[in-house]
Amino acid sequence: MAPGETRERILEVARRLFHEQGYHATGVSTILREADVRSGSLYYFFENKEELLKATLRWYLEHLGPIVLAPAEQATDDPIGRVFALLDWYRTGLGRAGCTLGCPIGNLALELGDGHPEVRALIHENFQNWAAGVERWLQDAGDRLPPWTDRAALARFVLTVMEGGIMQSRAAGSLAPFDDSVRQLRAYFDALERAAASQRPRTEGGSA
Amino acid sequence: MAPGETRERILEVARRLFHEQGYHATGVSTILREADVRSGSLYYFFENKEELLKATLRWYLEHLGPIVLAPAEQATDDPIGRVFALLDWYRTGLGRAGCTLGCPIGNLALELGDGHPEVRALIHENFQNWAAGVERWLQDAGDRLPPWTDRAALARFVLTVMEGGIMQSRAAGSLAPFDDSVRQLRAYFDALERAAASQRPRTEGGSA
DNA sequence: GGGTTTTGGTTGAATACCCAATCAACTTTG
DNA sequence: CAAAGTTGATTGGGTATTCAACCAAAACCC
Repeated sequence: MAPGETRERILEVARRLFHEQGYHATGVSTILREADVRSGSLYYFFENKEELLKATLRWYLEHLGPIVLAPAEQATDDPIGRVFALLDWYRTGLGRAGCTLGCPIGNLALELGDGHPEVRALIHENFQNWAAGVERWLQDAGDRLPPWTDRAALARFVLTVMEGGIMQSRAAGSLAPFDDSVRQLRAYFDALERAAASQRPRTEGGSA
Repeated sequence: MAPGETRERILEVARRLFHEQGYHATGVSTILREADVRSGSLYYFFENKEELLKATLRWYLEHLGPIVLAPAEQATDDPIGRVFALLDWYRTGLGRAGCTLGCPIGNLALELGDGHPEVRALIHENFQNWAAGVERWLQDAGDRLPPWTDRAALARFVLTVMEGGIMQSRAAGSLAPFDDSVRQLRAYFDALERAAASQRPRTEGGSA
């Protein structure tokens, strides 16, 4: 048996179940059954259920780049296009499950209110890194955005729109609310780009 | 004992606990203790825990107008101002509890993924009514918004921003992300108003 | 190389608690 | 007297977690 193979399997199943059903609704026994592992093994690798949860959040942290950001970056070179490629990536995932799943981090963020400070901290870190990735793209956009634009705040806003849109789509059981939200965000970006263009000294071409 | 007094008390406590701790994390026994009621009484009024949850969601549905929308309406006559008064109302609630609570409907929306279709439907209804309230204000804004504006979609976007902002503020333990999100939304509205103004036939005054 | 110990991992029955829900008896109200 | 509401002990099943025993393979030693 490959080293860490069992631990990996537990982590993978836990991740899936926490995502599908939530933390409290997922019993340890279910994780054991689906991972085909006995309880002793699980508690050999993880102190308790909450540690297991934290391990999944650390996993998300590590895989944010390769799994989430990378596809958007290889989808297009256009920095602002990447923002919307990312949103489209989430849209695909949302649609694939019939609008039942959503964002695993966001779900946990609202299920585990307080009382789990370390979990909250990890969720926060996940959000921070996500937004930092988007912020980098917004920096790359250079003067396509107005110079006074707070790119960190705008990146967080993209996350806001994504999470809020997903929430409504899940409630509605339809992609429409998510699509609507993204469309509004697009309009906002268009307005920003237009404002930036009108401010820019037109070195060439100019408008249209 | 006033008629329905016990039922009301149960409902009130359940509402509070579901909001503070979530649905699964709230035990029926806790509700009983805090409401000072014995189990038989609870199950006399409510078939089971899920029915109790649905009753709280129906309560939110009924009290959306008086508790949520009314304060914003009496805060200002300005229709767009009302949108941001509403957001500020949520901000106050969010800050009061040190960014731990958030929106009770939103929390449930993400905790109860699927598997509770009737609950999901009630959550959806809550969102619909909320957005319908905001949409009415946006209608009242008349030509301050561009004529092509989809006011229903824009109202849903306001909800998107609110829920997404709350989520991040809870994760961060700070009002800053919420404030940032609202500021971006404000900028979007400003852009829309500016676009509407430049389209409008200037019957008087004009700019400045 | 043969034997022994150590290490890293696995087993699964057992534990003690907590959960939502029941119901027959009881009390209060009209 | 009936209807509405309340009681609380009880049920049966689920919960996370523990632990002593077990196992396989590597490491060590003579």
